[in-house]
Amino acid sequence: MSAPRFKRRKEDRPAEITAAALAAFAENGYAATRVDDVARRAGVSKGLLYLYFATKEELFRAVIRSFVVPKIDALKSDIGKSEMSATAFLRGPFLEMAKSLPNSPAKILVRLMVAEGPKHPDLTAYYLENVVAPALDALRALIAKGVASGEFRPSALDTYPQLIVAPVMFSMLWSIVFDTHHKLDSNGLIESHIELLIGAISASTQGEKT
Amino acid sequence: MSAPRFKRRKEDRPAEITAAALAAFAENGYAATRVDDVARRAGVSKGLLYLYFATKEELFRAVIRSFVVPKIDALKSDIGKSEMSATAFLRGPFLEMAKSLPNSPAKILVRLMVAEGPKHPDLTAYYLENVVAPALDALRALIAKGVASGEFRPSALDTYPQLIVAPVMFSMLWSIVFDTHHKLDSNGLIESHIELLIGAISASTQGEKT
Amino acid sequence: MSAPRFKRRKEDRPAEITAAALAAFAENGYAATRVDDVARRAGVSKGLLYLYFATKEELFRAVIRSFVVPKIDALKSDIGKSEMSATAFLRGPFLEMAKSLPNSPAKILVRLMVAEGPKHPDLTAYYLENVVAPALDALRALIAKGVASGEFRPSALDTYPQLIVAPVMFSMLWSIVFDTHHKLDSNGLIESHIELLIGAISASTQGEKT
Amino acid sequence: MSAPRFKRRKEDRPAEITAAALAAFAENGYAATRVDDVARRAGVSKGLLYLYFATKEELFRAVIRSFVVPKIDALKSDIGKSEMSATAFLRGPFLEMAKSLPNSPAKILVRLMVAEGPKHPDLTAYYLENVVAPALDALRALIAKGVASGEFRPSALDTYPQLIVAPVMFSMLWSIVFDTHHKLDSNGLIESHIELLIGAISASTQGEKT
DNA sequence: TATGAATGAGATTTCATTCAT
DNA sequence: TATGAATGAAATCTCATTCAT
Repeated sequence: MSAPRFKRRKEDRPAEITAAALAAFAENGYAATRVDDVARRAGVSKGLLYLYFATKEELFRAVIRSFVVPKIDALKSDIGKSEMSATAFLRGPFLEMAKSLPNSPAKILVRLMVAEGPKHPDLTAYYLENVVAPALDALRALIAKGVASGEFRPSALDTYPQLIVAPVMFSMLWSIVFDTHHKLDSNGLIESHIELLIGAISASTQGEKT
Repeated sequence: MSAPRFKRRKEDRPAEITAAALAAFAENGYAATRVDDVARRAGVSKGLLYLYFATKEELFRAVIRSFVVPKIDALKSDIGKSEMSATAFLRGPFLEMAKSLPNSPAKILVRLMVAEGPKHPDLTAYYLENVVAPALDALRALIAKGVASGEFRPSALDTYPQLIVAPVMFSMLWSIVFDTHHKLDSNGLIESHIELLIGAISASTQGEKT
Repeated sequence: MSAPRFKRRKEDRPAEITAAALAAFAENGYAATRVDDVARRAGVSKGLLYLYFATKEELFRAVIRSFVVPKIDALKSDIGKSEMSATAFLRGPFLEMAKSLPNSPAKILVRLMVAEGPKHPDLTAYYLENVVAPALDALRALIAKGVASGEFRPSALDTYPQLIVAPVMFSMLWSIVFDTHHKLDSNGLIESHIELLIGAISASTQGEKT
Repeated sequence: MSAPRFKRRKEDRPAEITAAALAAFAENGYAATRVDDVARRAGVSKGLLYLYFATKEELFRAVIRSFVVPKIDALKSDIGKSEMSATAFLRGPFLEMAKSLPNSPAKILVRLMVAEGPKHPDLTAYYLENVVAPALDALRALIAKGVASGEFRPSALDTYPQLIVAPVMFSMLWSIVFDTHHKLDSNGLIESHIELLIGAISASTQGEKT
């Protein structure tokens, strides 16, 4: 009767639960995670969890969706608005973001998408449309801007902006699978990659005709 | 005259079973694959499967191990023996192999390792030691050879040979997750990447001093 | 109005389940009893049973333990406090208890311990320490009391109090194995035994110097 | 081709198999023993075992039956023919046999009969008729002989010859269940018991009117 | 809302038994 | 006879989901 009323009544229960689920999925993967475990982590009863998420799969989808943050849009418009040269942007804001990814929750999402994605085509579609494609578009725009400004020569990066972020994905994979045995210097890897790319497409150098 | 209830008696039943398991894992992932299903695919009873593999996990390990073929060693010695220049090797045998990977069983292995690897540190260790590390060593040797011969300038590739194969991994990931919606031209991607890299480190060009 | 699918909610479900298990074990022995069967007897689903007892073996242990009632302590102190002569105690309370054993659940326990005990050294140790040893101590004390009071002559019963209860165990064995074919008059057997023993060690007779 | 022909063709295969089965049952009990295991111990293939014993249960019966040795008949006629006094016989041949039992295969049989007997009424009937009843008859005859000769007073042993052997059974039980923790001096126990009984029924003493 | 005891379908695993060789 | 690979029925155990409270 005298227990504090406030502080118990959380209105963001769903968020707490998806956060707990993300943590659980991160440790054991989707299939090996028990709903019981998620509920316990969230400090909530199983029944309540099912009040918010009708099935385990629904919970999974919520977790995935909750991390489709609109950062991409921000990045996109950043590129457009930015006063920086394309090269400076790559070396600055982009590099910073790229380096932060391998140790962010994105790593968990990657693992989840690789493991469970094929069973959830709608989720992967959603992801492709709302995260991956916009991001690639933004990168393509960045490259185009560099070409337009005379910084870059035309190159395959226009067709394959994926090449810019491939090492970021690689770092995440490595971290997921091999970190226990041998950590990779993902910062060094990613920086080196960006420099190599810039070196390859800078207008000031005579690179190959890719 | 009727179909024999007890089928053939083979010496390579284990191989048949791991092959069936790989196929099943490819379709559903490890956790969602029923042992029943693997047995059915292999044309074998559940009981027989358990005669060869004591647990489902044991079967998983056998699948993983059975695909750690000594191809890597072959590649390694190829590089050493090859009369080709490093550049020619990259554009020839290496590129061919790199392009073949995204559609090979390797893709399935990647999915399995990402999803289940964290639960099997010994398997990932085995993999790192017997596949990944040797492959990276071979690449490093190739780059070194190119530098020694004057083809390449010293570059970050010496420290991060992973950069050479990152797009290959990227292609596999993309294929696993997004192929249903949008196929990636992995051949073009990988070729472009190799050319970009060659352009970046060729001694004949004045790129940055990464 | 229809029978509720989810039945009552009790606090002593474990006790209900161990009781059901004891009954099932009594009929079929441990190994031949299906967990399913125990659940059905307890009016409970298999799943619930596993909620309380993690494995069938755990259930077995719980059954065994649940019957290690502290009756022995009661008996022990009874002997100490009793105003009766040792002879009267043997012919009275002790005989009554001894005669009741062959038709009590103890019989089932004996069967279980004989069949499964060797695989559960910790359980047998527990049993020896908490049931058998105390009981033998109590008997030894009783005999000693009789000797001290001049009722009994010193005899082998001091060293081997087991001799007092051997026919009780024998009755249980007979009952387990042969009751279907030929019931043994265990009451007569046990009474006769006690009288023979008393006759053999009474100070008023000149028996052998065992 | 040159392998020795002889010494491989055993005509007493069944006996070898039942012996192996007894050993296996002794270690794990009937239910927990795998037919595979018995075959391996017997140095024989599973198929061959099934050629001799149609089912595992059949094998069990064979094991039980194979140990119904006709020793009892020997004992019986021994008693009849013996020139010894009943007392001397009890202290001599009988005691020797009684002491040998707790460490003989009989112990295994007891365990098997207690665990599996209730499921095999025909086996227990067979046992009762061919082993237990004759043995009790022999004991009864021995006691009667002692009474007739004036050695013993009439006593309950005439009605309950089981009392003579109860401690033997007790020793076996103890050995099965508790030997790991605390060995019982079964020789001392049994000797003491016989002496107590003789003391109780000897005509030369004034025991109670049992 | 909130709980957690209870369910039941289904997955893994075991093993007596069969049969092609 | 003799083998042991192969079967399949059945047992143990798991866990997403439900529902009385």
